[in-house]
Amino acid sequence: MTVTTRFAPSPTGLLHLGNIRTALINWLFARTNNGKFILRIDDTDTERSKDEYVSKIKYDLEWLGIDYDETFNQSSRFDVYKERFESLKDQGRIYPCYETPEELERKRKLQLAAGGKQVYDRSALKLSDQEKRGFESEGRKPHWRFLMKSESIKWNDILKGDIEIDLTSLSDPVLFREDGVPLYTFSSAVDDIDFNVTNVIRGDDHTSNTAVQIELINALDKNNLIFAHHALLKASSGDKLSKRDNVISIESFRDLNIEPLAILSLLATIGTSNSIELKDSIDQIINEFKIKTISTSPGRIETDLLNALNRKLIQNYDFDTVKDRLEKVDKKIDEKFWTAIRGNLNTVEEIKQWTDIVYDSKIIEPKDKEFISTAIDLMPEEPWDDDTWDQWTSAIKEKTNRKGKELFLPLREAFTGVSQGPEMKKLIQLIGRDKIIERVKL
RNA sequence: GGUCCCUUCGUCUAGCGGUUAGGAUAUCUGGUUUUCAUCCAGAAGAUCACGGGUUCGAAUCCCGUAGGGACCGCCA
Repeated sequence: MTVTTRFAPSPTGLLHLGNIRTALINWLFARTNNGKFILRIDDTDTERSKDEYVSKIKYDLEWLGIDYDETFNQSSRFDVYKERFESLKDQGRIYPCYETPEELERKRKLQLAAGGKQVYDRSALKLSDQEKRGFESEGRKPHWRFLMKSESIKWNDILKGDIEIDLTSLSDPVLFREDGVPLYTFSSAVDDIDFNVTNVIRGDDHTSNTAVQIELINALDKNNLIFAHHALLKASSGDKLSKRDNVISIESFRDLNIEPLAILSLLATIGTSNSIELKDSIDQIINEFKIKTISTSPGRIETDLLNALNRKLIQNYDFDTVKDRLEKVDKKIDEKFWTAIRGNLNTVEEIKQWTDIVYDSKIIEPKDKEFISTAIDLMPEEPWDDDTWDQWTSAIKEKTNRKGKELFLPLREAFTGVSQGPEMKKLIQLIGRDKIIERVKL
Protein backbone atom coordinates (compact mmCIF):
# COMPACT_ATOMS: atom_id res chain seq x y z
CA MET A 1 0.00 0.00 0.00
CA THR A 2 1.40 3.34 -1.08
CA VAL A 3 1.67 5.84 1.73
CA THR A 4 -0.82 8.56 0.87
CA THR A 5 -1.36 11.81 2.69
CA ARG A 6 -3.53 14.77 1.89
CA PHE A 7 -3.88 18.41 2.62
CA ALA A 8 -7.48 19.59 2.55
CA PRO A 9 -7.80 23.33 2.90
CA SER A 10 -11.12 25.03 2.49
CA PRO A 11 -10.89 27.92 0.05
CA THR A 12 -12.39 30.42 2.44
CA GLY A 13 -9.22 32.30 3.25
CA LEU A 14 -5.49 32.57 2.75
CA LEU A 15 -2.94 29.98 3.74
CA HIS A 16 -0.96 31.02 6.78
CA LEU A 17 1.98 29.75 8.80
CA GLY A 18 -0.28 27.42 10.79
CA ASN A 19 -2.07 25.58 8.03
CA ILE A 20 0.90 25.58 5.68
CA ARG A 21 2.82 23.77 8.40
CA THR A 22 0.23 21.00 8.32
CA ALA A 23 0.56 20.90 4.54
CA LEU A 24 4.33 20.73 4.77
CA ILE A 25 4.27 17.92 7.33
CA ASN A 26 1.92 15.87 5.17
CA TRP A 27 3.99 16.55 2.08
CA LEU A 28 7.24 15.64 3.86
CA PHE A 29 5.69 12.49 5.23
CA ALA A 30 4.64 11.41 1.74
CA ARG A 31 7.97 12.35 0.19
CA THR A 32 10.04 10.56 2.83
CA ASN A 33 7.95 7.41 2.46
CA ASN A 34 8.05 7.34 -1.29
CA GLY A 35 4.35 8.06 -1.16
CA LYS A 36 1.71 10.23 -2.65
CA PHE A 37 0.45 13.66 -1.63
CA ILE A 38 -3.04 14.82 -2.55
CA LEU A 39 -4.36 18.36 -2.52
CA ARG A 40 -8.07 18.22 -1.81
CA ILE A 41 -9.99 21.43 -2.08
CA ASP A 42 -12.64 21.35 0.59
CA ASP A 43 -15.25 23.43 -1.15
CA THR A 44 -18.51 21.69 -0.32
CA ASP A 45 -19.68 24.89 1.30
CA THR A 46 -20.22 26.63 -2.01
CA GLU A 47 -21.41 29.83 -0.38
CA ARG A 48 -18.23 30.50 1.53
CA SER A 49 -15.76 28.96 -0.90
CA LYS A 50 -14.19 31.26 -3.45
CA ASP A 51 -12.29 30.43 -6.63
CA GLU A 52 -9.97 33.28 -5.84
CA TYR A 53 -8.77 31.42 -2.76
CA VAL A 54 -8.38 28.16 -4.66
CA SER A 55 -5.89 29.80 -7.00
CA LYS A 56 -4.15 31.58 -4.15
CA ILE A 57 -3.75 28.33 -2.22
CA LYS A 58 -2.29 26.62 -5.28
CA TYR A 59 -0.01 29.52 -5.99
CA ASP A 60 1.28 29.61 -2.41
CA LEU A 61 2.05 25.89 -2.51
CA GLU A 62 3.81 26.20 -5.83
CA TRP A 63 5.78 29.20 -4.64
CA LEU A 64 6.96 27.29 -1.60
CA GLY A 65 7.86 24.25 -3.68
CA ILE A 66 5.24 21.93 -2.23
CA ASP A 67 4.00 19.89 -5.17
CA TYR A 68 1.13 17.43 -5.23
CA ASP A 69 0.52 14.24 -7.14
CA GLU A 70 -3.20 14.70 -7.44
CA THR A 71 -5.77 17.37 -6.78
CA PHE A 72 -9.53 17.61 -6.89
CA ASN A 73 -12.40 19.68 -5.63
CA GLN A 74 -14.90 18.06 -3.33
CA SER A 75 -17.64 19.95 -5.10
CA SER A 76 -17.03 17.62 -8.07
CA ARG A 77 -18.06 14.63 -6.00
CA PHE A 78 -21.55 15.47 -4.82
CA ASP A 79 -22.93 12.43 -6.66
CA VAL A 80 -20.64 10.09 -4.80
CA TYR A 81 -21.54 11.59 -1.44
CA LYS A 82 -25.21 11.18 -2.29
CA GLU A 83 -24.66 7.52 -3.13
CA ARG A 84 -22.93 6.86 0.21
CA PHE A 85 -25.64 8.78 1.96
CA GLU A 86 -28.22 6.36 0.61
CA SER A 87 -26.27 3.35 1.74
CA LEU A 88 -25.94 4.74 5.26
CA LYS A 89 -29.62 5.46 5.24
CA ASP A 90 -30.33 1.86 4.24
CA GLN A 91 -28.26 0.70 7.16
CA GLY A 92 -30.25 2.90 9.49
CA ARG A 93 -27.15 4.83 10.49
CA ILE A 94 -28.47 8.24 9.62
CA TYR A 95 -31.69 9.83 10.72
CA PRO A 96 -33.62 12.92 9.71
CA CYS A 97 -33.84 15.86 12.10
CA TYR A 98 -36.19 18.78 11.81
CA GLU A 99 -34.92 21.23 14.42
CA THR A 100 -34.10 24.69 13.15
CA PRO A 101 -30.71 26.19 14.01
CA GLU A 102 -32.50 28.46 16.48
CA GLU A 103 -34.14 25.52 18.23
CA LEU A 104 -30.80 23.73 18.49
CA GLU A 105 -29.18 26.84 19.87
CA ARG A 106 -31.90 27.10 22.49
CA LYS A 107 -31.42 23.47 23.48
CA ARG A 108 -27.69 24.02 23.92
CA LYS A 109 -28.28 27.05 26.13
CA LEU A 110 -30.73 25.10 28.25
CA GLN A 111 -28.25 22.25 28.62
CA LEU A 112 -25.53 24.68 29.57
CA ALA A 113 -27.73 26.33 32.18
CA ALA A 114 -28.63 22.93 33.62
CA GLY A 115 -24.92 22.12 33.82
CA GLY A 116 -25.33 19.02 31.70
CA LYS A 117 -23.71 17.80 28.53
CA GLN A 118 -24.05 20.02 25.51
CA VAL A 119 -24.79 17.12 23.27
CA TYR A 120 -27.62 16.61 20.82
CA ASP A 121 -30.37 14.77 22.67
CA ARG A 122 -31.37 12.53 19.74
CA SER A 123 -34.99 13.55 20.09
CA ALA A 124 -35.40 13.27 16.31
CA LEU A 125 -34.80 9.55 16.67
CA LYS A 126 -38.06 9.26 18.58
CA LEU A 127 -40.14 11.04 15.97
CA SER A 128 -43.07 9.03 14.62
CA ASP A 129 -43.74 8.84 10.90
CA GLN A 130 -46.76 11.01 11.45
CA GLU A 131 -44.70 13.69 13.21
CA LYS A 132 -42.20 13.62 10.39
CA ARG A 133 -44.97 14.05 7.84
CA GLY A 134 -46.23 16.93 9.94
CA PHE A 135 -42.91 18.74 9.70
CA GLU A 136 -42.69 18.05 5.99
CA SER A 137 -46.15 19.48 5.41
CA GLU A 138 -45.05 22.61 7.28
CA GLY A 139 -42.42 22.92 4.60
CA ARG A 140 -39.53 21.86 6.82
CA LYS A 141 -36.75 19.87 5.23
CA PRO A 142 -34.66 17.52 7.30
CA HIS A 143 -30.96 17.63 7.94
CA TRP A 144 -29.38 14.25 8.59
CA ARG A 145 -27.39 13.05 11.55
CA PHE A 146 -25.14 10.02 11.87
CA LEU A 147 -26.11 7.66 14.67
CA MET A 148 -22.99 6.92 16.69
CA LYS A 149 -23.22 3.54 18.38
CA SER A 150 -19.86 3.05 20.07
CA GLU A 151 -19.38 4.35 23.59
CA SER A 152 -15.78 5.21 22.97
CA ILE A 153 -13.20 5.12 20.24
CA LYS A 154 -9.55 4.27 20.68
CA TRP A 155 -6.65 4.73 18.36
CA ASN A 156 -2.92 4.89 18.53
CA ASP A 157 -1.94 8.36 17.48
CA ILE A 158 1.51 8.58 15.90
CA LEU A 159 2.25 11.74 17.84
CA LYS A 160 -0.01 11.67 20.87
CA GLY A 161 0.12 7.98 21.69
CA ASP A 162 -2.93 5.99 22.81
CA ILE A 163 -6.05 8.11 22.73
CA GLU A 164 -9.49 7.18 23.89
CA ILE A 165 -12.42 9.52 23.32
CA ASP A 166 -15.78 9.18 25.00
CA LEU A 167 -18.22 9.30 22.08
CA THR A 168 -21.18 9.92 24.35
CA SER A 169 -19.68 13.30 25.10
CA LEU A 170 -20.05 14.27 21.44
CA SER A 171 -23.16 15.01 19.40
CA ASP A 172 -24.25 12.81 16.54
CA PRO A 173 -22.72 14.78 13.70
CA VAL A 174 -24.84 16.34 10.99
CA LEU A 175 -23.73 14.74 7.74
CA PHE A 176 -26.05 16.48 5.32
CA ARG A 177 -27.48 19.93 5.66
CA GLU A 178 -31.10 20.79 5.03
CA ASP A 179 -30.12 21.98 1.56
CA GLY A 180 -28.51 18.63 0.74
CA VAL A 181 -24.91 19.78 1.06
CA PRO A 182 -22.62 17.19 2.67
CA LEU A 183 -20.59 18.43 5.60
CA TYR A 184 -16.89 18.11 6.25
CA THR A 185 -17.16 15.12 8.60
CA PHE A 186 -18.79 13.10 5.86
CA SER A 187 -17.09 14.23 2.65
CA SER A 188 -13.72 13.99 4.32
CA ALA A 189 -14.32 10.41 5.47
CA VAL A 190 -15.63 9.36 2.05
CA ASP A 191 -12.69 10.88 0.20
CA ASP A 192 -10.12 9.46 2.57
CA ILE A 193 -11.55 6.04 1.81
CA ASP A 194 -11.97 6.50 -1.95
CA PHE A 195 -8.54 8.00 -2.50
CA ASN A 196 -6.79 5.39 -0.38
CA VAL A 197 -5.41 7.85 2.10
CA THR A 198 -3.24 5.97 4.57
CA ASN A 199 -2.08 8.66 6.98
CA VAL A 200 -4.08 11.59 8.26
CA ILE A 201 -1.82 14.18 9.81
CA ARG A 202 -3.56 17.28 11.07
CA GLY A 203 -3.80 19.79 13.89
CA ASP A 204 -4.83 19.00 17.43
CA ASP A 205 -8.11 20.82 16.79
CA HIS A 206 -9.28 17.68 15.00
CA THR A 207 -8.54 15.21 17.77
CA SER A 208 -12.10 14.81 19.08
CA ASN A 209 -13.37 14.86 15.55
CA THR A 210 -11.16 11.91 14.71
CA ALA A 211 -13.19 9.70 17.04
CA VAL A 212 -16.34 10.65 15.18
CA GLN A 213 -14.68 10.05 11.83
CA ILE A 214 -13.39 6.64 12.83
CA GLU A 215 -16.91 5.64 13.85
CA LEU A 216 -18.19 6.92 10.51
CA ILE A 217 -15.50 5.28 8.43
CA ASN A 218 -16.24 1.99 10.12
CA ALA A 219 -19.88 2.34 9.11
CA LEU A 220 -18.87 3.15 5.54
CA ASP A 221 -16.02 0.69 5.12
CA LYS A 222 -13.33 -0.30 7.56
CA ASN A 223 -10.98 2.12 9.18
CA ASN A 224 -7.37 1.59 8.15
CA LEU A 225 -6.26 5.16 8.61
CA ILE A 226 -3.31 6.02 10.77
CA PHE A 227 -3.78 9.32 12.54
CA ALA A 228 -1.32 11.86 13.86
CA HIS A 229 -2.27 15.10 15.58
CA HIS A 230 0.30 17.81 16.03
CA ALA A 231 0.00 20.73 18.43
CA LEU A 232 -1.23 23.98 17.01
CA LEU A 233 1.06 26.95 16.71
CA LYS A 234 0.27 30.13 18.59
CA ALA A 235 1.15 33.65 17.50
CA SER A 236 4.15 35.24 19.22
CA SER A 237 1.65 37.18 21.33
CA GLY A 238 0.35 33.85 22.62
CA ASP A 239 -2.91 34.25 20.73
CA LYS A 240 -4.34 31.66 18.43
CA LEU A 241 -3.42 31.79 14.77
CA SER A 242 -6.31 32.87 12.66
CA LYS A 243 -7.16 32.51 9.01
CA ARG A 244 -8.16 36.13 9.09
CA ASP A 245 -4.83 37.05 10.59
CA ASN A 246 -3.28 38.40 7.42
CA VAL A 247 0.02 39.31 8.99
CA ILE A 248 1.07 35.69 8.97
CA SER A 249 -0.37 34.72 5.61
CA ILE A 250 2.06 33.29 3.09
CA GLU A 251 1.00 36.03 0.72
CA SER A 252 2.00 38.72 3.21
CA PHE A 253 5.46 37.21 3.64
CA ARG A 254 5.87 37.02 -0.10
CA ASP A 255 4.93 40.70 -0.32
CA LEU A 256 7.62 41.43 2.27
CA ASN A 257 10.12 39.65 0.01
CA ILE A 258 10.72 36.78 2.42
CA GLU A 259 12.19 33.78 0.58
CA PRO A 260 10.29 30.46 0.42
CA LEU A 261 13.26 28.57 1.87
CA ALA A 262 13.32 30.82 4.92
CA ILE A 263 9.67 30.03 5.56
CA LEU A 264 10.19 26.30 5.00
CA SER A 265 13.25 26.27 7.27
CA LEU A 266 11.29 27.90 10.05
CA LEU A 267 8.31 25.61 9.61
CA ALA A 268 10.49 22.51 9.55
CA THR A 269 12.16 23.41 12.82
CA ILE A 270 9.76 25.39 14.99
CA GLY A 271 7.69 23.30 17.39
CA THR A 272 10.06 20.40 16.87
CA SER A 273 13.22 19.22 18.56
CA ASN A 274 15.27 20.22 15.52
CA SER A 275 17.74 23.06 15.72
CA ILE A 276 16.30 26.34 14.56
CA GLU A 277 18.46 27.00 11.54
CA LEU A 278 18.48 27.80 7.88
CA LYS A 279 18.33 24.73 5.66
CA ASP A 280 20.36 24.61 2.46
CA SER A 281 17.54 23.30 0.34
CA ILE A 282 14.15 21.70 0.38
CA ASP A 283 15.94 18.39 -0.22
CA GLN A 284 17.79 18.82 3.04
CA ILE A 285 14.45 19.38 4.78
CA ILE A 286 13.12 16.17 3.25
CA ASN A 287 16.22 14.22 4.25
CA GLU A 288 16.08 15.41 7.83
CA PHE A 289 12.34 15.02 8.35
CA LYS A 290 11.21 12.77 11.18
CA ILE A 291 7.60 13.04 12.18
CA LYS A 292 8.32 12.06 15.76
CA THR A 293 10.29 15.25 16.35
CA ILE A 294 7.07 17.26 16.21
CA SER A 295 5.89 18.43 19.60
CA THR A 296 2.47 17.83 21.13
CA SER A 297 2.51 20.97 23.21
CA PRO A 298 1.38 24.23 21.63
CA GLY A 299 4.29 26.54 20.95
CA ARG A 300 4.67 30.14 19.92
CA ILE A 301 5.94 31.14 16.56
CA GLU A 302 8.33 34.08 16.61
CA THR A 303 8.24 35.88 13.29
CA ASP A 304 11.57 37.55 14.13
CA LEU A 305 13.14 34.17 13.49
CA LEU A 306 11.86 34.35 9.95
CA ASN A 307 13.64 37.62 9.29
CA ALA A 308 16.88 36.26 10.70
CA LEU A 309 16.66 33.14 8.55
CA ASN A 310 15.87 35.22 5.49
CA ARG A 311 18.87 37.48 6.06
CA LYS A 312 21.16 34.53 6.41
CA LEU A 313 19.81 32.96 3.24
CA ILE A 314 20.07 35.90 0.88
CA GLN A 315 23.50 36.95 2.08
CA ASN A 316 24.86 33.87 0.39
CA TYR A 317 22.92 34.13 -2.85
CA ASP A 318 25.03 34.23 -6.04
CA PHE A 319 24.33 36.92 -8.52
CA ASP A 320 22.77 34.46 -10.96
CA THR A 321 20.18 33.39 -8.40
CA VAL A 322 18.78 36.90 -8.08
CA LYS A 323 19.76 38.45 -11.41
CA ASP A 324 16.20 38.72 -12.72
CA ARG A 325 14.86 40.18 -9.54
CA LEU A 326 17.66 42.72 -9.29
CA GLU A 327 16.97 43.87 -12.81
CA LYS A 328 13.49 44.86 -11.73
CA VAL A 329 14.92 46.92 -8.89
CA ASP A 330 17.56 48.68 -10.99
CA LYS A 331 19.13 47.61 -14.25
CA LYS A 332 22.46 49.05 -13.20
CA ILE A 333 22.99 46.40 -10.52
CA ASP A 334 25.74 44.05 -11.70
CA GLU A 335 27.53 41.17 -10.05
CA LYS A 336 30.09 43.40 -8.40
CA PHE A 337 27.36 45.57 -6.93
CA TRP A 338 25.41 42.59 -5.59
CA THR A 339 28.42 40.92 -3.99
CA ALA A 340 29.47 44.14 -2.32
CA ILE A 341 26.06 44.87 -0.86
CA ARG A 342 24.40 41.51 -0.15
CA GLY A 343 25.94 41.10 3.31
CA ASN A 344 24.00 44.07 4.57
CA LEU A 345 20.56 43.22 3.32
CA ASN A 346 17.52 41.84 5.09
CA THR A 347 15.71 41.13 1.85
CA VAL A 348 16.89 41.05 -1.75
CA GLU A 349 14.70 43.97 -2.75
CA GLU A 350 16.12 46.08 0.05
CA ILE A 351 19.09 46.64 -2.25
CA LYS A 352 17.09 49.61 -3.57
CA GLN A 353 18.37 51.62 -0.59
CA TRP A 354 21.88 51.11 -1.86
CA THR A 355 21.24 51.90 -5.49
CA ASP A 356 19.82 55.15 -4.18
CA ILE A 357 22.96 55.83 -2.19
CA VAL A 358 25.33 54.83 -4.95
CA TYR A 359 23.63 56.37 -7.98
CA ASP A 360 21.65 59.32 -6.70
CA SER A 361 23.09 62.77 -6.54
CA LYS A 362 21.82 63.65 -3.12
CA ILE A 363 24.10 66.31 -1.61
CA ILE A 364 25.64 65.45 1.72
CA GLU A 365 26.90 68.15 4.02
CA PRO A 366 29.51 66.72 6.39
CA LYS A 367 29.61 67.69 10.04
CA ASP A 368 33.38 68.00 10.10
CA LYS A 369 34.11 69.88 6.91
CA GLU A 370 37.78 70.42 7.58
CA PHE A 371 38.48 66.76 8.03
CA ILE A 372 36.49 65.74 4.98
CA SER A 373 38.15 68.41 2.93
CA THR A 374 41.52 66.96 3.86
CA ALA A 375 40.29 63.55 2.92
CA ILE A 376 39.08 64.68 -0.49
CA ASP A 377 42.42 66.34 -1.16
CA LEU A 378 44.12 63.04 -0.54
CA MET A 379 41.68 61.03 -2.67
CA PRO A 380 43.59 58.92 -5.20
CA GLU A 381 42.98 59.14 -8.93
CA GLU A 382 41.07 56.30 -10.55
CA PRO A 383 41.20 53.44 -11.44
CA TRP A 384 40.34 52.12 -8.00
CA ASP A 385 40.63 48.59 -6.71
CA ASP A 386 40.29 46.75 -3.42
CA ASP A 387 43.49 48.32 -2.09
CA THR A 388 42.50 51.89 -2.81
CA TRP A 389 40.54 52.44 0.39
CA ASP A 390 43.38 51.19 2.58
CA GLN A 391 45.90 53.35 0.82
CA TRP A 392 43.68 56.39 0.95
CA THR A 393 42.70 56.04 4.62
CA SER A 394 46.32 55.38 5.58
CA ALA A 395 47.23 58.68 4.00
CA ILE A 396 44.40 60.43 5.85
CA LYS A 397 45.47 58.78 9.07
CA GLU A 398 49.01 60.01 8.69
CA LYS A 399 47.98 63.55 7.91
CA THR A 400 45.28 63.92 10.59
CA ASN A 401 46.47 61.52 13.26
CA ARG A 402 42.98 60.10 13.52
CA LYS A 403 42.34 56.41 13.84
CA GLY A 404 39.60 53.87 14.43
CA LYS A 405 36.07 55.14 14.64
CA GLU A 406 37.21 58.79 14.59
CA LEU A 407 38.80 58.20 11.25
CA PHE A 408 36.33 55.92 9.52
CA LEU A 409 32.89 56.89 10.66
CA PRO A 410 32.96 60.53 9.41
CA LEU A 411 34.19 59.30 6.04
CA ARG A 412 31.41 56.77 5.76
CA GLU A 413 28.81 59.34 6.71
CA ALA A 414 30.19 61.94 4.32
CA PHE A 415 30.30 59.58 1.35
CA THR A 416 27.12 57.57 1.90
CA GLY A 417 24.95 59.68 4.18
CA VAL A 418 24.46 56.82 6.63
CA SER A 419 26.50 55.42 9.50
CA GLN A 420 26.33 51.79 8.59
CA GLY A 421 26.55 49.66 5.50
CA PRO A 422 28.77 47.46 3.38
CA GLU A 423 32.54 47.54 3.46
CA MET A 424 33.81 50.94 2.36
CA LYS A 425 36.56 49.48 0.22
CA LYS A 426 33.88 47.97 -2.00
CA LEU A 427 31.44 50.80 -1.71
CA ILE A 428 33.73 53.58 -2.89
CA GLN A 429 34.48 51.63 -6.03
CA LEU A 430 30.77 51.52 -6.80
CA ILE A 431 30.23 55.20 -6.08
CA GLY A 432 33.35 56.42 -7.90
CA ARG A 433 35.56 59.45 -7.58
CA ASP A 434 33.42 61.89 -9.53
CA LYS A 435 30.29 61.13 -7.58
CA ILE A 436 32.05 61.61 -4.27
CA ILE A 437 33.31 65.02 -5.30
CA GLU A 438 29.94 65.98 -6.69
CA ARG A 439 28.08 64.85 -3.62
CA VAL A 440 30.08 66.22 -0.74
CA LYS A 441 29.27 69.82 0.04
CA LEU A 442 32.17 71.58 1.65
C1' G B 1 -20.27 22.25 32.35
C1' G B 2 -18.28 17.78 29.38
C1' U B 3 -14.29 15.31 26.49
C1' C B 4 -9.17 15.09 25.04
C1' C B 5 -4.27 17.07 25.38
C1' C B 6 -0.11 20.02 27.23
C1' U B 7 3.41 22.38 31.23
C1' U B 8 12.04 21.86 31.29
C1' C B 9 16.60 28.57 30.12
C1' G B 10 13.17 34.85 27.00
C1' U B 11 11.65 31.44 22.74
C1' C B 12 11.65 26.26 20.26
C1' U B 13 13.03 21.90 22.61
C1' A B 14 16.36 16.96 24.38
C1' G B 15 15.60 13.97 28.45
C1' C B 16 12.04 7.51 29.38
C1' G B 17 14.60 6.19 37.55
C1' G B 18 21.13 7.85 39.20
C1' U B 19 23.25 13.71 33.83
C1' U B 20 27.68 19.33 36.35
C1' A B 21 19.59 18.99 33.33
C1' G B 22 21.99 18.85 26.86
C1' G B 23 21.14 21.56 22.14
C1' A B 24 19.22 25.51 19.00
C1' U B 25 17.81 30.55 18.85
C1' A B 26 17.86 35.20 21.17
C1' U B 27 20.96 38.17 24.70
C1' C B 28 25.86 39.83 26.64
C1' U B 29 31.46 39.93 26.37
C1' G B 30 36.04 39.38 23.63
C1' G B 31 38.47 38.57 18.81
C1' U B 32 38.30 38.95 13.28
C1' U B 33 42.79 46.06 13.47
C1' U B 34 35.56 51.70 11.52
C1' U B 35 29.99 50.56 11.80
C1' C B 36 26.47 46.79 10.33
C1' A B 37 26.52 41.75 8.99
C1' U B 38 29.34 37.23 8.93
C1' C B 39 32.64 33.96 11.33
C1' C B 40 35.38 32.32 15.83
C1' A B 41 35.84 32.03 21.22
C1' G B 42 33.47 32.63 25.81
C1' A B 43 29.58 34.05 29.42
C1' A B 44 25.05 34.52 31.49
C1' G B 45 20.30 32.43 31.49
C1' A B 46 15.90 26.50 34.00
C1' U B 47 13.48 26.85 42.23
C1' C B 48 12.28 21.02 35.50
C1' A B 49 4.15 24.78 37.14
C1' C B 50 2.82 23.58 42.43
C1' G B 51 1.68 19.90 46.43
C1' G B 52 1.80 15.01 47.96
C1' G B 53 3.08 9.76 47.19
C1' U B 54 6.26 5.43 45.45
C1' U B 55 11.70 4.69 45.70
C1' C B 56 18.15 4.23 48.55
C1' G B 57 17.41 7.87 44.60
C1' A B 58 12.19 11.49 40.62
C1' A B 59 12.42 16.47 35.49
C1' U B 60 11.44 11.22 34.55
C1' C B 61 6.44 6.73 37.72
C1' C B 62 1.39 7.57 40.52
C1' C B 63 -2.42 10.95 42.63
C1' G B 64 -4.16 15.81 43.36
C1' U B 65 -4.08 21.16 42.38
C1' A B 66 -3.12 25.31 39.30
C1' G B 67 -2.27 27.34 34.51
C1' G B 68 -2.57 26.79 29.13
C1' G B 69 -4.58 24.64 24.51
C1' A B 70 -8.30 22.03 21.46
C1' C B 71 -13.14 20.40 20.60
C1' C B 72 -18.35 20.12 22.19
C1' G B 73 -21.76 24.26 14.82
C1' C B 74 -27.03 22.60 9.43
C1' C B 75 -17.92 25.69 9.89
C1' A B 76 -13.63 23.13 8.48
